[in-house]
Amino acid sequence: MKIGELSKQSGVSRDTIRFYEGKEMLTNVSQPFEWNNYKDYGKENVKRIQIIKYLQRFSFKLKEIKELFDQKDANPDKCIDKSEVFKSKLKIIEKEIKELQETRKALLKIIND
Amino acid sequence: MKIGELSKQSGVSRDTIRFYEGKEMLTNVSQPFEWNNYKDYGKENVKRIQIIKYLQRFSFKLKEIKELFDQKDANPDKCIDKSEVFKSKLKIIEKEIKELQETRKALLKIIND
DNA sequence: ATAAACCATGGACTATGGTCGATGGTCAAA
DNA sequence: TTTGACCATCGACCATAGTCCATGGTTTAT
Repeated sequence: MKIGELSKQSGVSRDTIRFYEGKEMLTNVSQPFEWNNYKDYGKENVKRIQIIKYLQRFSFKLKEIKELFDQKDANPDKCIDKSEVFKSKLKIIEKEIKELQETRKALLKIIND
Repeated sequence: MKIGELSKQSGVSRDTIRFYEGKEMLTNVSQPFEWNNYKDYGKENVKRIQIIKYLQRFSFKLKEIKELFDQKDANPDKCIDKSEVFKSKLKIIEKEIKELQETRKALLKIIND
C-alpha cells in the first residue's frame, strides 16, 4: 500500500511514517515501480505502527521499540520474553515515581514551613 | 567580577553562565572596559545561580525561573507569593505521579496476565 | 618575549518525537 | 488539459538544558 493508505489505516501522519521509516522501524518497504519513485509499504506495517503506539503508552522509546523489532526480525521464531521487557520498564517507571515523590515531599516541606 | 570568578563562586561552568546570560536570567552584566570586551558580572548573580539550582531541584524550568526573576526585577518591593508558586508546582508534580502510577498499573496488569 | 590562562562570539551538537515547508514529480478526475 | 490530490527528498524547526569547538583577542606569570 502507498503511504497515504498506511497513514489512514494506522492513524499516524505521513510525516510520522516517514520519520519511522528513517529510523528503520518499518518493514517491507519497496519501490516497485520503474516509472515513478512511489513506495510500497507492506501491510504488516499497520500492525507495527499499532505496536509502536501501544508501547509508547508505557513510555518505551522509539529506540527500544526498534530494538525489539530488530530482534524479532533477526530471529522470527524465537519468542521475545515480553514479561522481562515489561518488568524492566516497570522498574524504571517505579524509580521515576519514587523520585517524583521525593520532590513532592520536599515541596510539601517548603510549603508547610 | 569576571566570568571565571562567578563560575567558581557559583559552581556552574562558564558555558552555563553564558547560557543563562543568553536567556537574560542574570542581572547587572556590563562591559565596563574600553580596551577589551571583558564583561563584569554583579555579585548578585552568585545568589541568582544558587536560586536557579535550588528551583531546578523542584523541576522548575529555566523559563519559569526567569519569569520569577523578571517579576522581582520589575517590582522589587512587591513580595512574590512563594507559597502559591510552590503549590502550583506541587500540583503538576502530583499529576505526573498519578500518570506514572496509571502506567505502572497497566504494566503490572500486562505482566501478571 | 612567550606561553598559559583567561575572555568573547557564534554555531554545532546531544536526546526525543515528531511537524512543517520547499521543491519537484505523478496520478486521477473533470 | 488542467487542477487537485498524492508522492518523494531534504532540511529546518519546536522544547529542554546545557556542552563543546573554533577563532581570535587579552592578561598574567615566568
